[in-house]
Amino acid sequence: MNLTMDAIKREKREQQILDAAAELFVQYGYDKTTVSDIAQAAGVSKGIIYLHVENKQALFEKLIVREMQMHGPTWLRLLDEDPEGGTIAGVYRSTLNAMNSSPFMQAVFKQDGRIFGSYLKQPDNIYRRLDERQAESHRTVLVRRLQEAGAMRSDIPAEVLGRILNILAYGLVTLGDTFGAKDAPAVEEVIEGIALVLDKALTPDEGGNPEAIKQIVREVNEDMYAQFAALLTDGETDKQ
Amino acid sequence: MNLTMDAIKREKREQQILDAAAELFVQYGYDKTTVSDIAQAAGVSKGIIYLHVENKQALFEKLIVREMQMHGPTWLRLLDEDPEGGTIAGVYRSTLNAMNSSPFMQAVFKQDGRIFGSYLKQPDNIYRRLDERQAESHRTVLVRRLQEAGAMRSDIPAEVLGRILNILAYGLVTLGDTFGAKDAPAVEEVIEGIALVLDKALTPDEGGNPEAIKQIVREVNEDMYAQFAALLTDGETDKQ
DNA sequence: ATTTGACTATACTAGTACTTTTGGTCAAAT
DNA sequence: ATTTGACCAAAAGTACTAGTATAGTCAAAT
Repeated sequence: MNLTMDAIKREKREQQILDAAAELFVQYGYDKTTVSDIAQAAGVSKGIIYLHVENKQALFEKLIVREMQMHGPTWLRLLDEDPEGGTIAGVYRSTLNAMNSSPFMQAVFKQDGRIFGSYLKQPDNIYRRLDERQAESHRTVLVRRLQEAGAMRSDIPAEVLGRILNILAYGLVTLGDTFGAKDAPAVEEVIEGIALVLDKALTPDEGGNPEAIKQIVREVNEDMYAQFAALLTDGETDKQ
Repeated sequence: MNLTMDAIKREKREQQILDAAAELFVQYGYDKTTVSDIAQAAGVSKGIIYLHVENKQALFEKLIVREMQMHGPTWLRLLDEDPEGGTIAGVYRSTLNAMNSSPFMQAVFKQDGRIFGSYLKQPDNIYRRLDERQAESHRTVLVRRLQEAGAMRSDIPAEVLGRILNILAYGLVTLGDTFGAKDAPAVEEVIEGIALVLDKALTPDEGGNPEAIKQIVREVNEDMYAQFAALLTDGETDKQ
């Protein structure tokens, strides 16, 4: 009884720490955010942080994994709220919106150098570990599953379509700061445009299959969640 | 008579210099490529270079403009060679292939930090000057023209479509080094995929209009050419 | 008239010594 | 049992110097 209460309290505090860290990392970047800063912002002492994670890098990775795992549920929620949920348009509108839903989430997806600082230079950073672990990008898997279910045109190879979708997702969050900021429309408009384009381009001639699509998205989501979870446990990021 | 001969010779030598410079810049980057290196590779003395351009920066910009201007003709040539030249697929296949046709051209489009070195940090670099000059991206202009001619679906605003096309072009040359290199298909395949997707998504229901499309591409091309030319003349990059 | 390449002022790089910051620990307080 | 925050080693930053490389010039050669 008391033991579970403690576990709940501990979990709550961990989230506090991660929340504080997320805000500071977004504002100041990995290098300029000190562990003391995070402790202070979270309202705990520095020692506490080291009861939760082994070191600063592990804290950062835990945050990345949390955000990646949060992406799945956010995606599903947006998909359910979307009246066109079971269409290709609905699927992509919701992923892209999910990806765009928090500054740190965006940083995670675009691996923003300003925020990731020197972390990405480390040879064993989490993205490389993820890359080794997964044979294919999640988007490629999703595309293949949809093609197999007859819910997406299949005259273009899944790897190619997967890559195009990656380019669109990546470009959406990246291109902004890079160039052509002048006549740039709002992200929401661009997301809507991408959804329309993909819907028209990828829905098979026979028409869609709303329930099959939703089901596949749910399954792919679960796979993603499991992969990220595995990344944490075998990376030995957790303490105690 | 002799005067024009000299002009021709001079032009030929300038191209030699630019060719040598392009190769070296791609290999070593802006900062590590010395003017002496370029002179040696071009088979002329250093002094000669300063008869053609005012300084190293001007040489680099002349090269950028040359590559940007070369993009137009390459695009048109590929468009003519493409059996589906007058379709949306043909248009994008050819631009993307043109963009992908030389390492320096790619660097120009993606503003590769490795190659551009400290140049991009200069507050009056050519991209910012171009940005001030042009009200809209060229792709947005092309889209609007095509929409007006009824050769492209027009229920998505031209600025939004323009941006999506920019994202695709940018991501195509950029994403490669960034991540997910594992199951990445060949660029040519991705280009083909993008062409198919856009063709299906953007061709209006009434069907295309091959001749109108080709004509519009030619016109937009001319505008681009003129803009880059203006960039050189008013930038006073040329000598004598 | 052209072309060259030695020359120079300047900017960059490398090395060094010194100062400050910060990740991580742990004895002491609660 | 928890939690703290002063403390320390190690790393990052700063300031300065000396040495090197290079953009750009121009007197001399062709």
